[in-house]
Amino acid sequence: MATPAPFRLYNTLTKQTEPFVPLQEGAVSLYVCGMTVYDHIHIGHGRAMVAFDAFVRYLRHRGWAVRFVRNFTDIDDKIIRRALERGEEPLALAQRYIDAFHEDTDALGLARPDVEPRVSTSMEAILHMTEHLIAKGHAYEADGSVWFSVQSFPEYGKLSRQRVDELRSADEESGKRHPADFALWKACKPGEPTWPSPWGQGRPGWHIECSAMSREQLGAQIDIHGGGLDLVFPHHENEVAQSECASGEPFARYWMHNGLITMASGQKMGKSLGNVFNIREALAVFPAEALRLYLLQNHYRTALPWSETSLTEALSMLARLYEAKEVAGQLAREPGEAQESPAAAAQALGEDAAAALALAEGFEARLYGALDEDFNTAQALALAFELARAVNRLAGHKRAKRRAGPIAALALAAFERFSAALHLLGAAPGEFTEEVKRKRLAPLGLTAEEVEGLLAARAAARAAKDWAESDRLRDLLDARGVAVMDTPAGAEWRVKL
RNA sequence: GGCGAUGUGGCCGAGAGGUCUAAGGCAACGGUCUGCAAAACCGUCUAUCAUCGGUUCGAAUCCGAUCAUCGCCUCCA
Repeated sequence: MATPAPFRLYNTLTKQTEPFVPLQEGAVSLYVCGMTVYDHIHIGHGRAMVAFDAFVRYLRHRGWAVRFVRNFTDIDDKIIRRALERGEEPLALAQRYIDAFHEDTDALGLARPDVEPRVSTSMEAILHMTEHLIAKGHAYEADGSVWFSVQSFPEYGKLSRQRVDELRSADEESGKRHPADFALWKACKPGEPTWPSPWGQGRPGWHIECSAMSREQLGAQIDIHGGGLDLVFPHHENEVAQSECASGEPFARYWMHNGLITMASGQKMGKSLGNVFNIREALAVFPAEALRLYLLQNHYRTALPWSETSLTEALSMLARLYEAKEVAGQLAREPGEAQESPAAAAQALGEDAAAALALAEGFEARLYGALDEDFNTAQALALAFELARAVNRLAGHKRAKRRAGPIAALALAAFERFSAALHLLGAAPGEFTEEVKRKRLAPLGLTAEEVEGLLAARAAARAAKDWAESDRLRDLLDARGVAVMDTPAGAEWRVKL
């Protein structure tokens, strides 16, 4: 395998974009905080999932051996509460939502992580780390619970730049020595699932799981730890404290945080705010790629606004790219002048062709340049659109069919490079428009058969040059959201965006 | 109260101090195409880069202040 390509990454720990230096040559160990599984995933989760999926795929594309771990939190207050409401076993409820999660992320086209550890099956590692922290004097037991002592770790706060004494104190809980101390192990309460421990029956606290599972799967030190920006404090801060106190060495070298989805009001989308839009609902009426494009169109660290039209806009964008790619493919397949070099073709066709050639040839370097600099997918996308316009212009040339082939072939290769890097735009020609038709028709309350039936009637009217009837049928379809396009080969249709 | 982030055209949004009179997208408008359309394509427009001050030969980019918005400090991707 070729030497992996270097890249730079913004590190929350240092607040700087830094060259990535791996612990092990050619390898990247990545731990991303996953879901607490008590509900379906929404667009906000989708952003984190897609951002890291694209990131991992890109690193692999560039030659890195990535080991990607993402956990499930399947023991937690909210799971227990919801299970209680529904009269279900908490772990059974969690399992249902893990299954739903897999259905949704598979449908979204995400690659599964190498390992997806769960709290309920990582108990040994959690207990082990907790005991170790007590032994080293960083944690203490009180009434069957175990607390981490933030004052035992002078560097506490270094990730989020919080100072322990400046924090707003949360509810006082019994047994804590300092308000900022947090639970590693919670003594059992009636009706909750429990596990045996040296301190009696109980269950793990929230933060310890990620430290324990990360250590178990990837070792004491990892390259990159990822998650949503809203996890920086306290979750990731606490992970740093636990992991570094336990091992005595630095935990994650790079902390990578994705920005949140925000509503028109500017507020974030969040389960607790009740303003979520589920991935499942979105995928029922939009192709997965439209979501992926929407979620990758901004830089991963900035807030991404959500609106009613976000996905239709993404769909428009995607359609434009797919069409340009298809144009490039068609041109590339034209017989044209035999064996002409791209440069000769550009020479013959003039300025637009030369511009297209230059773009196609420089595409890869610019694409990698954008993505290697803190994974700037927004910039990468802009390149694809520039290429699209250049291809369309090229195709508009009078002699394009005869001579643009060699240039179009390079453009097509550039599009394919883009697909390989970001896992976008990879569907076969026509596949995408079919999926759009299928999914967009449903919310209109129409079936393909109905549309085809009306079009057949219209074709008859057109054959008789009955323009009034033809237009009436077209207007009818138009009013219901279907655009009709007459082509030399007959009428085609698509769902209006 | 503490910590942090952001403020670029109608909207979204990228911008490693000079090539930025600012990429790209969406929308709008004009043209090509068409029986007329639609779709598609091509083209066009709108930016004193929040405000004020400073550093610099030179700033959207660095510094300071102000204003505004948002996130975290309780569960949260």
